[in-house]
Amino acid sequence: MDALSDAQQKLMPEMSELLKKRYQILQTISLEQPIGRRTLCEIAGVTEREIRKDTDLLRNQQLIEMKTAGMIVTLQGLEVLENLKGFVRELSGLTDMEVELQEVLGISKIVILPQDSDEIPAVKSHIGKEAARFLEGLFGSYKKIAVTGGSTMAAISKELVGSKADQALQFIAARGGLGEDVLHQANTIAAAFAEKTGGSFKTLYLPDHLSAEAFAMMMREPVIKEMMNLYDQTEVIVHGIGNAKEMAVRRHSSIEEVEKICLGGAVSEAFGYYFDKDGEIVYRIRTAGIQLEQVRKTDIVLAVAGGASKARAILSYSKNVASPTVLITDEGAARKILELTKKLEEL
Amino acid sequence: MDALSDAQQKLMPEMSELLKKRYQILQTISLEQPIGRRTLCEIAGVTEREIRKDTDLLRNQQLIEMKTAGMIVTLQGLEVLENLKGFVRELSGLTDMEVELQEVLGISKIVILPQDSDEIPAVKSHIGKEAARFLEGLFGSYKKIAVTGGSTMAAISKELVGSKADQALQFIAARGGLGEDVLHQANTIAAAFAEKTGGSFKTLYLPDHLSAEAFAMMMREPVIKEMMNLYDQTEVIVHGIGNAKEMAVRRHSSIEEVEKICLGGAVSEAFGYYFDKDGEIVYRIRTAGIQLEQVRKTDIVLAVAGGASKARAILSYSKNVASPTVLITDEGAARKILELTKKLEEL
DNA sequence: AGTGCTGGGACGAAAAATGACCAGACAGAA
DNA sequence: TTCTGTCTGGTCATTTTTCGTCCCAGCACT
Repeated sequence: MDALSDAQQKLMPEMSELLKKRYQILQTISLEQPIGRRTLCEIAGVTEREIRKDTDLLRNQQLIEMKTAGMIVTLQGLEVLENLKGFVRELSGLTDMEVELQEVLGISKIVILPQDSDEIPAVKSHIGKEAARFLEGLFGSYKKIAVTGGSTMAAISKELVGSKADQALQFIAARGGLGEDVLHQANTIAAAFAEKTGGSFKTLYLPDHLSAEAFAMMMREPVIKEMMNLYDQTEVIVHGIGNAKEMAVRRHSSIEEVEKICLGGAVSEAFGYYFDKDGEIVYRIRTAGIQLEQVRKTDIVLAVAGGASKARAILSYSKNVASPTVLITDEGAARKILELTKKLEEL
Repeated sequence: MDALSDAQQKLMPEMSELLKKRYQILQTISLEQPIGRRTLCEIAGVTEREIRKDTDLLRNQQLIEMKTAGMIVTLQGLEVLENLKGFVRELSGLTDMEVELQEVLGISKIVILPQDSDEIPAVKSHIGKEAARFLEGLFGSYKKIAVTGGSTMAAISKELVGSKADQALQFIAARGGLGEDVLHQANTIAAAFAEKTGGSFKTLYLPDHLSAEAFAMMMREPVIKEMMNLYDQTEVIVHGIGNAKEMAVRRHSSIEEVEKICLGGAVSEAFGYYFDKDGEIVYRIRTAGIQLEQVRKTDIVLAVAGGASKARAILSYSKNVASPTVLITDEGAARKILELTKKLEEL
């Protein structure tokens, strides 16, 4: 923070919150445009009148335009958004927090986005956008990218922008169905990524909960073997992080599974593995998919997860042997993680 | 203005006025400290409650302290003031206006201070402070400095700070009494300058309105001759600019004088000379003092005058043959000057 | 043609800003 | 010493602004 901004804040402490609020609104519009007031209110979690005051102002400033279809940001608005990006991060103290988190989690690169996706759904889009931008930056050097499922991954795919199609890109579904909704399955996500970027994709269709024999047999199938081969060549893996119990429930796991997971003290889940608070593997779903050892060997492990409710899971997962190299999260999760570690230190 | 500040203003247009207001208050406190709320209100020309809201905030921000004797600025406050100085100027568009004025008036260096000293008396102190700082910067290279009288000059002397006494400095009263109040006479001002800076001073005591014979005789006196000699060696002259009619009245000029001045179309006055709108000499008081030719030869002519009411005078004076090299004025005067010249162009 | 959005308008209620006043405290003068 | 003036901090009715909540006409997509 430079001396000027610092002095500005001394003289106008109310500026900080105001700027952050308006920035958020503008950013949300830019992400969801065209969008109406009501929808915007729901997303931002504030009343209509409050939003209206700010959108009226933004319109007067010619940062957004009101069309019959909804509000859209102008070129000027985009420019403002771009110019203020770093400043808002500084204001929220996110830059400082990133450094702190890097030490706590032992992850070399961390990006924290403002606010909490638990409270404000739109933040999920912001996270997705940031992850998408980061990924796009990798496309030049890396072509074989494994992706998992989940709503977070879906958010990323939405924000990918196919500025220049790259046929060499290959998106590999890191797991089979894993019992998720079709829209959030790794297969669907891989397809979405490929469509947005002009690349190709490889899917893995395998039912969950196979018997040991059936599983062993499937693993000998050529298509499956080919996938396993691809996993070995994976350069980048992008994945979400889940809360162990939530995931177990969502996947309709059997009673024995849930018991194993719970009794084992599982906290986090990623690509079918369940980890306890120390990052030790508690359980893994018996289905084909990328192996932890393969993850370990990939150049870049991009973990994406936000919301205070994911804090424990992130903390747990970041301790596992295949600790991610990059983490994109939000303020809510970051604050909670730091709070948790501080409490731990006090004990 | 950098992109960041620009974007900030787009997003928070109300910030601009707010910042300027608080900056002004803080600056005024710093100049008049210790100062009470009531006094501050009078100076700033706003109601007590309004001031109070801001001073409460400034106190909470620890930029000022409330003592029983009044409010004083803290070290942090001074720092903020310093850091925000340039920004406030930018905000007020003063930087742009300075460039414009430089072209219009043909003066190489112009400094415009915020607000209008006609409306807010404290602005006179700001002008004085700026002039004092500028002068102090010259003390290293220039030692022989001529000063005139007037309230503006008095304001400068108040703001001079004797950080390091310099015995080599010599302040020369540019004129005799010229019928002003004692406190605002050139002699008094020269003494005040000398006292503040640790230098010496030379006064010129000569009654005004001498007959032609008496004047000629006086000019042959050694003390007077010595002064005339000093004027030849003057390196810097600091002076105010007056409105011709006001000055004529204030000096209790004779009826013939006033007639000459008025009929001649005099607009401005400086060191006893009266100039018309084109900068031509209309009349000069017959008393010893620095001559226009001598002013012309000085290295630096620092003219100081503020307030919209002085606009015409400044415009007139800046056209004379000994046009100043530096002008320190305020926003009120600057705006009025530009407005006047624009009207002139339209005709 | 219908339906579900959109922005804009309106209006009472609530909150904040404002203006005006007073009490107690301290500083400096007499 | 006392006295006087100015300072801050507090209070409170009044006004102004803001807020929450509806409703409406119109466009877009189906």
